[in-house]
Amino acid sequence: MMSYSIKQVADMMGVTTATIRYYDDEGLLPNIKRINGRRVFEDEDFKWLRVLNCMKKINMPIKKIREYVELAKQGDSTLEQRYNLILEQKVVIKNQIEELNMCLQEFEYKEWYYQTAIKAGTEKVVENITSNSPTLEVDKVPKNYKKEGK
Amino acid sequence: MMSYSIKQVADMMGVTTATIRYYDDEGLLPNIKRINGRRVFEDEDFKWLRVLNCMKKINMPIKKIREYVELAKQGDSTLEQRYNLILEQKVVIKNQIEELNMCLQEFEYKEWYYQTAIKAGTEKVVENITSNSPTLEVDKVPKNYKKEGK
DNA sequence: TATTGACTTAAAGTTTACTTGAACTTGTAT
DNA sequence: ATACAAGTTCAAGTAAACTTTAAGTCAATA
Repeated sequence: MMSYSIKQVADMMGVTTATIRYYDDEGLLPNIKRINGRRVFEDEDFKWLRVLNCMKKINMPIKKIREYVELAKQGDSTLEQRYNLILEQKVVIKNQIEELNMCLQEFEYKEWYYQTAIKAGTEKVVENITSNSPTLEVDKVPKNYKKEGK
Repeated sequence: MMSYSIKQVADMMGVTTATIRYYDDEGLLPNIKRINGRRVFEDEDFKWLRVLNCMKKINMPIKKIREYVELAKQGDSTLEQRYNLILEQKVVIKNQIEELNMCLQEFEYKEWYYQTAIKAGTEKVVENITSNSPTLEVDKVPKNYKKEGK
């Protein structure tokens, strides 16, 4: 069974050792083994690091992550609660992906906008085409826009 | 030409009026018209609100958003710079979507995990199946898992 | 044996993005 | 006329998530 130092784990997560210590102090990493007072991460711990990694990426607050960890520590009696928490978070992730896709569309419009403006030497010519509607719907690349080869 | 109060705009953005004022103070909303000292939002301003909305959603820091706004205020001489900024952000968005999809996979694995554990009444039976590998790669639902009807 | 480097804790500090509070102005409804 | 709702500024306050600092421990190497 392999074991890993806090530095190795921090590098895998793309954070500093101070951050890993902070997560541990906040109760997001249950039962990390110690040797001579130093944290030693083993295979088992990567289950938690993986979950933590995901939960961080979807911007779950520390507090909510800790709630999940606390439930898990209580064992089988909390299976349903954890299941429901996972289902809720799945919805959150899907919404986030949806929103990011909308933003990607807006930025693809902007890409076209600037390509067109740069060619013309000024944005004046493109501005008129841009949506002026008082909504927050994303702009779209005009349908007559042909992608250039490569 | 329609015009909108700060409250109406705040509602569209899903934030408070204080937040819109904050964005304005931070220079994220250039040239908002005033009538009797009050902000009046017109069609033109929705171009900026749309962009702001997107940039917030991809977690661009206020400072970076302001940089973009500042460039735009300088006119045609910054077209290239703005184009490049947009291209960079497109990469960021795509990476974020990619990461969220990985998290979604992890959570779908968790969904299966808890379904299986709840049926068995304990997670002991599922734990052995879970990946113990010392990586941060997401767990996957086993290939032999059959989705249940509906 | 002395130094170095990676670890430790605990407490204080920092950054970002708002949020709140106090005092004031303005347009509309009673 | 008076009150109220919605706006304004400016300054101070807050919450979350780290980050930094100081002081100390330990194992391995010069």
